[in-house]
Amino acid sequence: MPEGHIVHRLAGIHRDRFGGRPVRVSSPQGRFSDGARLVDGRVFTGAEALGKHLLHFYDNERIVHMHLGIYGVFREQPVPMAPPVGQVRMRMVGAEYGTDLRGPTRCEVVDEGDLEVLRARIGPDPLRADADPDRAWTRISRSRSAIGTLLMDQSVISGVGNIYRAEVLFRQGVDPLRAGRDVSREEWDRIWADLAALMRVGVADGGIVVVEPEHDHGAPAYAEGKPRTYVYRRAGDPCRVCGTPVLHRELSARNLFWCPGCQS
DNA sequence: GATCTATGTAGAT
DNA sequence: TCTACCTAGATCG
Repeated sequence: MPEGHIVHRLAGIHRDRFGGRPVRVSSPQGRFSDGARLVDGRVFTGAEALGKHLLHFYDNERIVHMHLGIYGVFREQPVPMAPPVGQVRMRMVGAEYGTDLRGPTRCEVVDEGDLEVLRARIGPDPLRADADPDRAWTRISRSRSAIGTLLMDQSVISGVGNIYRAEVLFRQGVDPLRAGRDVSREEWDRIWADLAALMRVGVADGGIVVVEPEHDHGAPAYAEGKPRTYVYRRAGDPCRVCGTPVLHRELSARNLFWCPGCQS
């Protein structure tokens, strides 16, 4: 269940597992059979994440474009792989490892031209070195929409999901319902920098942990239940910083959480 | 074991 | 605004 950090992590894993060698690609479920045929047996030349989009490059200029949506998941195993069970959209088999992709919202073969369209359509990704935060600022500083909505809009900024949205606004003290044009340039710079830092931790850890040590009230280590979020899914619980009950409402059909004491 | 819920998006209505 | 996608962790009993 991925935000951008998981997709960047997957790109790295796939480069390690499959890079520079031929890969067998198939679609046991059948829904990706035509696409799989276009890249089956070709050399895997690289993997990249663009926001929440995952791209696999092959040596015949073909690119597999995937989006995991809310259900999508990769599961790998050493070769020889066990026979596929259930709805496996794409199976990749490399020299030492193979992986099964299930439940993606998108899995298709595209070309470089299609990628240009995608790059133009999505906003800057805080996890990418080539990201330009000014592109997002241009949209935000002119928008009457809530900053909480804008951070989830992949055409404004890409890779941020519901948890990072809630947590970064808490950490920076910004009310998610405030209009984008009422966010100052300084606040935006802090939001962007914090997102980049938090999401890099997420890539390294494979999970979202944003609570500073001084706010976990001596809770045991991460594996034993140390708190990972300040406000996400904590409706009604006391804020870890000021004790005010955390609020919850739906915004654009998504769950929004914030602390009215710390965010204004 | 059954049921509920969700870190997302596209396309239909 | 609704539905498809069809997984998996949390919660219920």
